[in-house]
Amino acid sequence: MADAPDTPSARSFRAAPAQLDLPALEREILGIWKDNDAPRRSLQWGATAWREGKAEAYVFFDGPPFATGLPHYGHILPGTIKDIVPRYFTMRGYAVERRFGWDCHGLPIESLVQDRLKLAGAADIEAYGIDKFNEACRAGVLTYVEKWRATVERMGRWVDFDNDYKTMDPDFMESVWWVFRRLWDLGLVYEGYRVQPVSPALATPLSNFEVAQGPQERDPVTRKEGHKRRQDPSITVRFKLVDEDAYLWAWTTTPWTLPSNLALAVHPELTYVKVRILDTGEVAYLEESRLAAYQKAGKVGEVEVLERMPGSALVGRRYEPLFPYFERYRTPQDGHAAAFRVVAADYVSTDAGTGIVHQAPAFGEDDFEVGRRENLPIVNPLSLSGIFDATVPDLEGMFAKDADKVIVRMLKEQGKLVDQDTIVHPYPHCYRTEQPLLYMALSTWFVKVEPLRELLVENNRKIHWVPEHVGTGRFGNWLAEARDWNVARNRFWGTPLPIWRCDEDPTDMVCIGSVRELEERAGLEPGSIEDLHRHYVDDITFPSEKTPGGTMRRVKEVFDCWFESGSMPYAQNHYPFDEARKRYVEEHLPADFIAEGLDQTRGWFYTLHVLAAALFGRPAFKNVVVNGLILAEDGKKMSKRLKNYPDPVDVIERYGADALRAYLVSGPAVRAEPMRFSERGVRDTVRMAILPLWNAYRFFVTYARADGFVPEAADLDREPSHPLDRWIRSRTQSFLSEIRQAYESYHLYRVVPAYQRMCDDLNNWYIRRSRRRFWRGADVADGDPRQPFATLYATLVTVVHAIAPVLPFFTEWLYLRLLAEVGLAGDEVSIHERAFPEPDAAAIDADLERDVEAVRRVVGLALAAREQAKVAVRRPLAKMTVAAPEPAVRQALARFGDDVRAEVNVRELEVAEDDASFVRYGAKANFKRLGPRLGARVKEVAAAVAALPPDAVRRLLQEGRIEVAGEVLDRDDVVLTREVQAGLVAETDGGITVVLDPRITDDLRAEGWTREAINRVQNLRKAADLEVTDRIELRIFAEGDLRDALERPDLQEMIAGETLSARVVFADEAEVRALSHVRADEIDGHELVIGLERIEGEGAA
RNA sequence: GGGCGUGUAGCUCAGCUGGUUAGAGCGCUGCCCUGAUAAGGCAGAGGUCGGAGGUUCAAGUCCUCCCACGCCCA
Repeated sequence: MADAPDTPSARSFRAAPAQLDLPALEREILGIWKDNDAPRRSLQWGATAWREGKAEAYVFFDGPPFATGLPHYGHILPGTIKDIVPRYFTMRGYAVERRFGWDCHGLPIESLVQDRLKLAGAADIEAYGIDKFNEACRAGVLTYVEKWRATVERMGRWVDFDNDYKTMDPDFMESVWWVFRRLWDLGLVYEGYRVQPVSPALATPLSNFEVAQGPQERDPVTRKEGHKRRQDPSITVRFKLVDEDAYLWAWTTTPWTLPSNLALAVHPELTYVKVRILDTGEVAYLEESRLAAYQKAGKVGEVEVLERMPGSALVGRRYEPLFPYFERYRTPQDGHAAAFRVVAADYVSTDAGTGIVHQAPAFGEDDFEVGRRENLPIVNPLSLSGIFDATVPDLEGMFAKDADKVIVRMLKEQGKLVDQDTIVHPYPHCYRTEQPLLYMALSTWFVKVEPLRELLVENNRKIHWVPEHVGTGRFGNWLAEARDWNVARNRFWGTPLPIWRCDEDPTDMVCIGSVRELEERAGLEPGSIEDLHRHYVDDITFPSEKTPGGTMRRVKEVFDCWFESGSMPYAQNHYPFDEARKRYVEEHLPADFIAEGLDQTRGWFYTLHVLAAALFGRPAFKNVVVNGLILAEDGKKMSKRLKNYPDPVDVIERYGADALRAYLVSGPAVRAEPMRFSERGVRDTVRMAILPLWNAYRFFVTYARADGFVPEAADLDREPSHPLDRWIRSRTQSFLSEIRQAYESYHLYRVVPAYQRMCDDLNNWYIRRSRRRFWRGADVADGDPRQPFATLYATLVTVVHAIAPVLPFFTEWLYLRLLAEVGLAGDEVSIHERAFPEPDAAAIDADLERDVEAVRRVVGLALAAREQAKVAVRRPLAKMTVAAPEPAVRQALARFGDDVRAEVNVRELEVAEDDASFVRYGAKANFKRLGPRLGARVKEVAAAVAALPPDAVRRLLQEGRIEVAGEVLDRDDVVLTREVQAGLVAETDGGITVVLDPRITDDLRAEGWTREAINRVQNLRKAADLEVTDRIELRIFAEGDLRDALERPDLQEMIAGETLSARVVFADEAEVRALSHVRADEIDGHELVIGLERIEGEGAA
């Protein structure tokens, strides 16, 4: 077979390449996939087979990434998880629809387009034209689509891009309308206020995301990164009490909110004092410790304390409004309670100010909450640009921050200013204009979540979270305290809220649930509305049904994109408008599986969960794998700016996508923990997860070709007789059930380690021990020479299938070579269309597996003993003794003694039950038992136990009890220790003791030299680039004892046999050196020169 | 500021309900083995278990506080 070409007869294996070039291999596979259409076939099958009744559906939802920027490891990891699981369940026979999802709306893309068009704010965009702006956003999204697709496909992910979903598609948007309409009909939608940060320069509210993007700086004192700091006024203002000639001293850093003051807050449990200021005679209320602070700062002089009281005593006291603008709220108005009174608030602190805090419910989250609790009105005289309107005539047209100075001057003139100071504090600024943000309560739309809490918590119990703690901890806690959900944004590029409101009567509203409905109401031709973005629907109006003469106009808001991503189970199927898909949605909610990053706990995971509960009362998914964040190698966030991570494309082209995939799913990130990405880690993964399988494959192919082994279908399912074959077969089946369990419990982090252990057993025991059985012409005394080939072949085939979901390229390549090219593949063109192997319980022999484990332990101990004796393994020893009280170990040795002798290179193996002559027994206290029984005495007894002489320990073992330090102990009260007796070459561990006889006889030395010589020849063969089957002529130059040894007929025959030498000639140095490959060497001080020459043609076998 | 998570060898992580001398893999160093090997084996160096208190006969493990990092929320 040595002359077999690379394209042999139909049924034999192709030669393995000398070098493994993974990126090239992957490109080759990508080309094959392109030609044979395997990915699309698989995806199509997943999308249709359930409908045709060919397979049960396994439902996967793809979480949409924002279609801005290019994919990085933070997408590649979840992308890999989202490929492995569907691939596995496809192999298990399910129809898995895998549609890619795009999140097209939202601020990231708007921001990008704004930058490009140099549009500063909402007004700019409106002036530019919402239509042009939105179309620019749409085009912007699409530019990323192709780039994403290239990377995702290069990673080997099979996901349907042609049948994807985009949140900007009209069908998708229409379903979002339907979802909202359902909520509306269920009475879950209401209009309310929410305090939002507003950029006055942009005249737009900002998302938290944008706020976080604002300018940051490090606090010089705390060294913490935070908002950029700014200097603001810090003023103390006196409010006159209605029923007493005294003042409440209140504090604020936002004078511009004082015209909107409606209450003053005190902490109910802090102590407040009423004092007379001696130099002015004023009577004032403020918190006790703050008074002291004001005095210390020189803001207040000597005082006379008139009264002390808890804050709660002040609650309800009424005061005169500071300004007249909103005086009418002194009495209840529009269903609100009366304003201008003292209220309680726990957030009031004594860190700064007076302990009495000015409240303007329209500004600031805390104020808003207090106002809501106290049923105060929302008074906001500012526009989104921060300009005062006519309700505050003195400040009309003035910008809020500019009004600070004016207000302070007015207060000073009116004698209402107690103190004026400044404060430097971190304050959020606009990420675009760097101007300070204003917080104000804005009208928006909410979905009620609070009434659903119980259902949400209940449904969450049905979800299998990986890792578990995310579900019970972070997500569970969040659900238990779920607040109503603000679903609207004052933006442009998004699904418009389908609420039309009457311009005459704001309470007259309709919610539109479909395009058809809107067309009907507006009297438009069916099909005339082509798109649902703002520039298509904002101008659509229709007369009110309720209010005569009123016109219905759409409210301005669009949906928060989270609402859209939470709607994807329905919207991706155009539910309920697409009749064909309707049943799929209804029958397949919850989905079987989703995966995303930990940051989605309160994002996508939550919105999916809420909407599924509200609409169908069900959970949205059954299993969820949560991945942690991928950090750069330095432990910091990956940052494009800092370039602290390698480009994913480079990494893929250097090590291959398979390696990257295996690396990512073996790390902490698949357990939702942060993972530091290291290129070195990817490289190591090649060595640890791919090369072992490659080596096994290469070994197999080399010898299968050399031996002319041609597999038959029956070889995949044979019951072998040889113990090693039976062992690896059993081990393979155990591995299969282990890895299947890992996949099915979604514990992906267990998959690669299980596979690596399997490869280790295969390479480092099965192949290593079976090597000779694969040599052509070797005596196979133990039966069918095909047996080892068939066994190894079946094992490789199984392992390749088992790891295919993780390593889609490499396994495909192996599949083609191991099965397809030899005609054993059946109909499937790709391994990913094949069934995942079923573990065969009948093939598992637990005793056998345990025996091999024991034998490998013995070998390990023996090799350690050799190391200790400094005797190389090539040098045979006469005898080793294994003492093991455990019968199972002795049984294992009886079964595999030959393997042990061969591995350790000893001629005789003696097995003993009694290890007393090799080890010294000692004992240690078993604290777990003795601790609870003896309490503090345990130390004393433990010391006595440790001091027991060996014979006392033996006595304890024989008699079962012993008295130590006044305590009667039984066998279980101590832990036995063994120590090798002095003077022996031995190792002991876990009840097994291995003793070597290190004495070397002349005969042993001669064989050792022979093996040394053989080793030199083999190295030379390899250096000469010979095939393992090439025959050689061997010449040896040696003198004296060495020559005598090597010339011994039995040893010379051994050399010839091991090195495939047709002739072995002992010659003088010059003759040896005449051959084409020569090496001079030295063994134990004896000179040795070997030369060899390949013999052309097939030598005698 | 709050919730959740993380912190154990140079790196990635185990360490069960508290129990003996804190382990594994990788990396490093040395030696060895090789008729597949970019492999493999044996050994060695390497640890204040983030810090400080506390509970206990006994703490990496339980409690309290603090520090650092991450995600989310404010």
